[in-house]
Amino acid sequence: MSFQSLGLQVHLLSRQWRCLLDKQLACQGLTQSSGIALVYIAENQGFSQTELARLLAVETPSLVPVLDQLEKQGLIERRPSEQDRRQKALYLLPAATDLVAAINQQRRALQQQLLANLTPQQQQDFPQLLSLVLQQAAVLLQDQKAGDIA
Amino acid sequence: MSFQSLGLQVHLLSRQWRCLLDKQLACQGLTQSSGIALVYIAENQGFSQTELARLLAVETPSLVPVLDQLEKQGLIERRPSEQDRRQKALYLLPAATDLVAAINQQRRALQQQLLANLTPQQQQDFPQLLSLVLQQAAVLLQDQKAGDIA
DNA sequence: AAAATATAATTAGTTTCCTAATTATTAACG
DNA sequence: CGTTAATAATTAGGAAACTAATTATATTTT
Repeated sequence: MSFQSLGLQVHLLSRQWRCLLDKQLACQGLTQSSGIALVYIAENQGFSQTELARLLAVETPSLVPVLDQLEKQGLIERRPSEQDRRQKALYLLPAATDLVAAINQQRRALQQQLLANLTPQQQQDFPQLLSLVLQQAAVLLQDQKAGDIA
Repeated sequence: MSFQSLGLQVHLLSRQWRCLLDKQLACQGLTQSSGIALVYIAENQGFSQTELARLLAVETPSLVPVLDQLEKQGLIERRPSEQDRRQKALYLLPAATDLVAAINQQRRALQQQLLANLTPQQQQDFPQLLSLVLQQAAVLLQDQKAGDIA
């Protein structure tokens, strides 16, 4: 290999992570996307769809069918926003609270298992490094977009 | 946020990385998938489709149309394997060598830009930590698959 | 205030990946 | 040996993401 391919490694890890969590979500009548969306709605009640989309790094149209499904399952609610009638605020319904707790527990366990091989110091460093790189990626993306316009 | 969500961070970084590289690949008549496949064929000439799929963490059917396109563009070749007539070995064609070099240069530059904010020590640590976590993920996936059968 | 511009959610249509099933070949076993 | 099981590539059909365009509401400009 000509150089250490960080890009592929990140890609692989992302996919494997999702695969690991997916099986557990499927048992509970959720897909990958709807499970992740549900958890992040729970942690950010009242978010608009655009805000949730940005958090999950997907486009708003991608979110629409996912939210449709969650709504049909009686797990969430799209409530019209009072400040801005274009927006719909997302809220968890009571039926979902136990489910969210279970998923979060599974996520926590998975994260712990994945970091099991690292020293305590490394376990602390890794998310921090990830954040730094992530920030830089956001900057580069912004630059790229600005470059397109110019 | 109830706990530091490593999974989402990895997912976001993976997506951003791809976005950044994507624009540059598109200029050269390649999609994300075909560009990445091309680079990895170049680095692993003679691999079978199954081997390449495993390397890229995609399923073999996903690879078929990607390879079809690369073959049609005259960039790669599917050569029947001599040891095993089921297999097809993947080889780069001369037309692709300059293109691969250009993509690799872009990948290298991108990686450098992304790690620009890190100290030299961190730049060394990050890929190493990533590898460790990746290994653990592979183990867990293996366990999970084994658990399904039992 | 009216017109122009921007934003939120949606719809429509495309791309890319997936799983399941098929075909051809190889390996394993009775 | 011949039958059964496993593997490599493919085909077919479905899930999930994207971009571009639409509709309704807000904001800005003149």
